[in-house]
Amino acid sequence: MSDSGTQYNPSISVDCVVFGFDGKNLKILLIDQNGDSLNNSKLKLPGSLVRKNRDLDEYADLVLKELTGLDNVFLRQLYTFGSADRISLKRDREWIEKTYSVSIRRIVSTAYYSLIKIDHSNEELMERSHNARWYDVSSITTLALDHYKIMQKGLDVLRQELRFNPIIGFELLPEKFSLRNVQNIYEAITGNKYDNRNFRKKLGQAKYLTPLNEKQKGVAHKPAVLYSFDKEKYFNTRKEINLFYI
Amino acid sequence: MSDSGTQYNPSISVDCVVFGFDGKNLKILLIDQNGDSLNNSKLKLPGSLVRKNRDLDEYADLVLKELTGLDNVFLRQLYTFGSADRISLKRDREWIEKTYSVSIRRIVSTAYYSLIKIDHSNEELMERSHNARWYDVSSITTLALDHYKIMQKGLDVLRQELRFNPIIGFELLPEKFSLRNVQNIYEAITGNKYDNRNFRKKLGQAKYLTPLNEKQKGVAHKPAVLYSFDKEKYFNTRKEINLFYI
DNA sequence: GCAAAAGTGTTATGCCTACACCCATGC
DNA sequence: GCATGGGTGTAGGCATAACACTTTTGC
Repeated sequence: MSDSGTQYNPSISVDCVVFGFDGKNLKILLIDQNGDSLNNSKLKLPGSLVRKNRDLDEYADLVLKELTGLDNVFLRQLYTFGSADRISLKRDREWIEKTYSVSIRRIVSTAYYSLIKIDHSNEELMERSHNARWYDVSSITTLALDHYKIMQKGLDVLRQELRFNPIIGFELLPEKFSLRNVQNIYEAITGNKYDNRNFRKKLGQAKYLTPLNEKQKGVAHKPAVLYSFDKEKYFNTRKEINLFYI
Repeated sequence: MSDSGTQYNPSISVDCVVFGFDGKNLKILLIDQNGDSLNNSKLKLPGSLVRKNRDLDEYADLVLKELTGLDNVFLRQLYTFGSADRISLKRDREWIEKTYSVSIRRIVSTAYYSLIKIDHSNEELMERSHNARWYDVSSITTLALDHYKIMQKGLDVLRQELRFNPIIGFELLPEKFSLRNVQNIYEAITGNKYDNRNFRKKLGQAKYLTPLNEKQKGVAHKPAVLYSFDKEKYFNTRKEINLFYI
């Protein structure tokens, strides 16, 4: 049959929506498409064509590892973008063919999202070798290819996940954080504002937050007590939630 | 470079987890792999290799349309299964190559889930031309390839979705249904039992359920009032839910 | 001392949970 | 008349939502 055979298979890529948090705002890690800041250069998600016989998950891991130098980061599959016309612009197609030295017919992309504790130790690596930088999610209005749509999907899923899996929030926080940081994360992800007293009351129920004998330093206001997140207690004390809505 | 070029692209398939409901139990639509019931024949999900330059979503639609004769069914992407070794058995590989007359290196499969109102009018079509039949989800313990894993993922997602999107439940119900049918769906999907009075109280808040001037007939007990689901009211009266758990 | 963010309690409301009996129908 | 599932109300406890002032620090 004429349309059979491997030669008609679409190309596959993985793209990663990498979220971070700076204590106030939700951030996303983006790459300058042309390695410069020319007028027509656009920002894109980190990603790669899949050209080896590997697990997609593993490939996404590789992309991240190469980009950030980090291992064992939180990484989950998001969605697969498989429209036939998702690479509709000639310049996008040409950019891909030039970058990967391949000729492509069509690309199906499996997107992943990752949560990273922003740590300035690896920022230099990212910026020097990948032109990758953190951007405020709220400042992004357009990206290369269909990456804006992918980012939006990442935000949606993040929001949904956070409802039942607070661990999502703590994956983004550093080892030591204040309760205000937690509230900021929830507000940044959900887009809601929460009453400060009620929010802290709710956090008070959580058995997995350990107050440290340590406070913020050098701030021009009452310093906040710092807490750490106890993963073990989290998994042991959390009870199944069976609520639903009509 | 030696591993570049389209000839190294993996094959892509779509597989559909098709759920139905018979008023009591959650059902899944499965196909007999060899069109017979030989000893070593296994059940599999309906699906197909993607061999045309089409949207994945559209392809999944096609698979369902061909299978059930139905258009416009509820269909959503579930997850993409991309392990390098997901088709590890020789007999599975041989079955695929024989069925599609292709030689494959590796298959990435994007799974979809679909919700169908079981209607006996199309059952004959399914059974005659596709060896497809409804099975109790709870009776399935093994499937061909990695399809059991895919089914489990479908169940997980169904369960999560149902929490905030009750429409999931009504997609599975026929035009007219009793409140008990609704409760049965919730119990079948979540695996919980609900107090009958409390459940009905909760349903009572829903503005999108319209009681009909019609009752069950021919049942050996007090006949239940039948209701219909008002999609328009559903989308107009439902309020955003901002709850989350710690 | 003043600016800036941390931290703290009470009350009203609504939702969830637990629980037991009568009703309408077919056979 | 009996078996079967449909249909109904109340009370206690718990989580949410609304709301304002004091505390601690750097400058």
